Amino acid sequence: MIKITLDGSQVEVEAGSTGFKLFSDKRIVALKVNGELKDLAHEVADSDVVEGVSIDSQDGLNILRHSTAHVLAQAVQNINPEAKLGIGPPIKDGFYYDFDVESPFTPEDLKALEKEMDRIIRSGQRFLRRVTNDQDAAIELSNEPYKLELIGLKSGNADVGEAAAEVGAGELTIYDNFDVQADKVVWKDLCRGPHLPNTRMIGNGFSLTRVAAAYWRGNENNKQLQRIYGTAWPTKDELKAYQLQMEEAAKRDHRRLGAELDLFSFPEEIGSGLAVFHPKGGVIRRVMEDYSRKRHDESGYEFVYSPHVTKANLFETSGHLEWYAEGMFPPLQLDEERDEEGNIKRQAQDYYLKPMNCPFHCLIYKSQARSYRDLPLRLFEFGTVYRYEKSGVLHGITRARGFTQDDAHLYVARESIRSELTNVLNFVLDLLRDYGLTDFYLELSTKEEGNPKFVGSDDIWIEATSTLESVAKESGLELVPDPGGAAFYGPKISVQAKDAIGRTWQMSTIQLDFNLPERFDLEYTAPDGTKQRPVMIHRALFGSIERFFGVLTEHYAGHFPPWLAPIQVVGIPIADEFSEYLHEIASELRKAGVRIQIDDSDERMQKKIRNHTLAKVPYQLIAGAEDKANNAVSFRFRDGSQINGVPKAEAIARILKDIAERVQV
RNA sequence: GCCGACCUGGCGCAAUUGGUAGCGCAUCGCACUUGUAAUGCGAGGGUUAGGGGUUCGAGUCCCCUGGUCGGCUCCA
Repeated sequence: MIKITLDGSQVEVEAGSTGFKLFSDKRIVALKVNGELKDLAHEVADSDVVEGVSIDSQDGLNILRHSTAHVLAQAVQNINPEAKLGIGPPIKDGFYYDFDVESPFTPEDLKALEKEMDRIIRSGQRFLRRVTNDQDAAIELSNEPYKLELIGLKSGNADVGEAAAEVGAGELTIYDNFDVQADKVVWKDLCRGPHLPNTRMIGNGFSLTRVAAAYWRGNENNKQLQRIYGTAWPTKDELKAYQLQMEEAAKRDHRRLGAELDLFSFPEEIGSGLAVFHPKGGVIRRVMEDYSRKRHDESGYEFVYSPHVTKANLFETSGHLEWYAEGMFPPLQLDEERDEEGNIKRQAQDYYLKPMNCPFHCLIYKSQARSYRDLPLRLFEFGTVYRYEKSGVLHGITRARGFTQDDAHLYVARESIRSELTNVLNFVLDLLRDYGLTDFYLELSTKEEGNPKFVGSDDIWIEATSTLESVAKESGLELVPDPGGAAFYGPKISVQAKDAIGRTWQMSTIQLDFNLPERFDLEYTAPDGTKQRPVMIHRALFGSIERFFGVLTEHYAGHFPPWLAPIQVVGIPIADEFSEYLHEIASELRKAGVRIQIDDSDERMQKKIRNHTLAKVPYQLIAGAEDKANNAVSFRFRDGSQINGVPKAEAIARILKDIAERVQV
């Protein structure tokens, strides 16, 4: 007998006991032994600390999904024995597996594969772990060039990234799929494990979702393999719930809502990634901007403007042409003159569309001699920038080629970095809350040690990083480290916000910059008369207005709160004769700045209610004989609820209050 | 940029093996004047993203260009 700790209590078990013996609960699919995941078939040893891993825990789900990926790979090779295996890890909500195949998979292939997977699952194959070594594995897997490469990498101690699922730390192992009825191993894969004990446990809660190409080992220069994505859940019901959730997310897609609610479009004539805002989208955007301006004004920012094009020289100074030329629109060549022989009389000038606003702000800083009394100097601009994003990355309004940043650059003395950062972070969080986002965490991106590309002295990096860190901690929010994620010119904090359905979006960034002040030779005169170099803080709250617009659209699913809604109130008369009564109320509301329309069309009242509900107008004011007689109106809300017979003055007061307080209704 | 799929009136869709473009909503007109999610009737609107090719004949097949979508890579 040996003593182990089993789910927290001391027990004595027979030597050589496996998970099968320790747990009778069918939902336990693996073990955690001394913190390491093991198969149920693992034999525990004396003094081990053992926990059961349930299929519905995060570890359990990963095991389920990874095992499903194996079944997929087996199905692919059953149908096409020529397919070579890439990697097949679990991911959020599912898994994928990469294959090198002659021709890409089609949706019909997926159906056939699901069928074959189902057959494999029902056949109840056992996953059996087998320890091997580099030499034996290389012989066994001689037909699998990608697996061989991974074995090579592992023995070379290289970082294998997502391939850790196949060849993670520890001994090299192969999992055999053993078909009990056929009494033989029918498939095998290089894999770290652990796995479900039996394919049957996958059940019918899985689905193949899409095919895509993916570069081998995530490198653009490598061959593209064909990737199949799938999702897997412990039960069919959970799979269905997931699929429903995906549909809900699709309904909130800002590209779809942008068209449905007539907010913006991307006319093909203009070009990829370049949007026009329609009147309704324009209202939302203007209100967003106006409110942001007001808050910036109150917080000590000064408003500046800069042109959309500039001579190349400026971006040479800033270094952008050196580092990011590929991401910029190609230059406009101007002013070249030639004589009759075609000789250049006057050299052309290159002008670029600006991809960033900071160099302009630096020039504003430099426009006069600065004193410590001028600092912190906070320059704010809604600056429209143009970036030549690769065609494949464009995504509605959240990733476009032309967009407007709510950009500010703060020029601060080194000794006031802390207080300025504290201000900025509080300002950012406050403002985001006003727009209705409330659930945040922070990410701290720091320097990668030993990488020579980072500019600035070590001591300023250390000081700035620790300042950022302590400011972030003071906020009380969760702080996630992002080592090596800093830009070459300075560390940053980014604010991640969760939306209404739990997705996280990177929102604001607060970025320290030791580089541009140097390049632009920015100075100020300190109290002691010496010339000092300011530090620059780049910060954008929305990132870009368009992107934030898109995020809010998805967050609210198009149900913008009254203060942002393009049409805040619509009046619906029961019959034509009550139209005038509603117009009186409308003119009062309009005077108070409310965006109200009376629907005088000759549609049926029911139809109008339907139309304006679909248009997601926050308040419908309905009036008929009864209401008019009582000098009242009836409210109807987007969710179908209603309050009848509300006195006119009360109705007006309520609408104004909701708007002023920026509440959701 | 790469791989794949896709592009039919403003929007959502249909059109058998290639055989001469249809429906709903929206729009416009007329009638109806209504108490909480679609009133009825009528009309107009498409050289099928653009260009080229194959064919007696192309929305359907092939090529090029543009755009969209899903991924990969990227996001100063």
